[in-house]
Amino acid sequence: MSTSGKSGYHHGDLRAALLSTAMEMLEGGEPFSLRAVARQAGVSPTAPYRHFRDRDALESALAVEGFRDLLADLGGGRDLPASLPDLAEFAVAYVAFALRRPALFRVMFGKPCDDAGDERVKAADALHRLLADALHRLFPDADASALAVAGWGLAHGLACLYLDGKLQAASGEEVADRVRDAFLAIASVGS
Amino acid sequence: MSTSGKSGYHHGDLRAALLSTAMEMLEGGEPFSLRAVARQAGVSPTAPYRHFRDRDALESALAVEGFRDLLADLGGGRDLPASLPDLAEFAVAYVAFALRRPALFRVMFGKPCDDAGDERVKAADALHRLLADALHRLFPDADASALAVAGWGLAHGLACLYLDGKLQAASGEEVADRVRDAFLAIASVGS
DNA sequence: TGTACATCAGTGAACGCGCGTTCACTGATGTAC
DNA sequence: TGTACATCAGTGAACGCGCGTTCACTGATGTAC
Repeated sequence: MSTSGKSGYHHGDLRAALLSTAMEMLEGGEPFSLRAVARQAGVSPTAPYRHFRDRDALESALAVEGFRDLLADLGGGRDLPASLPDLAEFAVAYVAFALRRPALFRVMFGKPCDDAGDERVKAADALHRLLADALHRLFPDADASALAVAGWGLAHGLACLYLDGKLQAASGEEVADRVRDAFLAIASVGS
Repeated sequence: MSTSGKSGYHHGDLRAALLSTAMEMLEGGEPFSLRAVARQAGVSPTAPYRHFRDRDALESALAVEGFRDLLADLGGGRDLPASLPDLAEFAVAYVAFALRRPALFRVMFGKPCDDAGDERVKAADALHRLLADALHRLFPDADASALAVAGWGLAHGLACLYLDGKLQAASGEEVADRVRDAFLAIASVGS
């Protein structure tokens, strides 16, 4: 695992290994726990405490990675959205992320992260800012902040409803279509 | 608890008592478990099994009550929405419900209810239908189904984001204002 | 009206489980002289 | 270059916890004759 491949007692980079193991487990739908992650990483149940203060610290680190990935999905290859349809694709990508990595999505959003200094909070704010910027460019005259909240809310709500089975669709493509339709339908109501 | 006030061994209406106890605990922010509910209801840990197949059955019954209450909040005193601002009030009420009864809201929505025959699913569908009807009345020409999905998604997303602390507000009124603003902002984008 | 009996709705002890966390420890590593 | 020693990063046993669920049981209730 480490660059030098140290064997045995000293791991090399256990912190990173724990994170990636945990991420794989999350992806694989396995329940998340400190002990399980340690077990899977082939290390004693207490070893993670060298690198994470407690269970929540590990979870928080995973969430931060998740936010980074989500931001990359949204902003990555894409230009900033220049039209309403572009914006709808944002929402589609957001929902697709949630459905592709459901357990991670729940870790990112599923509970209040009350800790104000938490990195999670900053990561979530970065997401909010990206949206606000995009919307401000698109609609310079409108209340960009209210729009950003609305756009985020819409994408997030659809993600949750599909994730929790309250809305159902046969395939990923159908989800994408429905999200697009919803986005465009609501935006054309005022006209 | 029962109508006849039978004392001791036979409870009278333990099922209802368990449900209302559980609901109070949920409201009080106490963690939810079969054992804890039984304890709180003053009954042995195994008594609930006379009335609920397992833990999930109790949880499902709570969710159904929650959906009933939410529907009442939305449809109750109110006429069916006759305008866009009316619709925004729907969303405001939805989010207010989530913030007023967060633990219940999580029970209702927090996990996939895969069981197709589940009453929860029906209850959630009733909600969806109410929305679709309202939107169809308001915008007979538009794609009412897509609009209903969008409206639900928006309200639900804002509820989740506030609930999980990803969006923050100082007071319930501020939340209401922001929800209203978001709703109206996104609906005026197309014009 | 009284009695035998079936059914219902509880009890309480026990099971095995996995969890987060603590503690004292020890093997491996790196550094100062 | 070798050695003493401090520090770091693991181990492994143990703690107490609450959970969901099972089991055999028993007290209370209602019904048929």
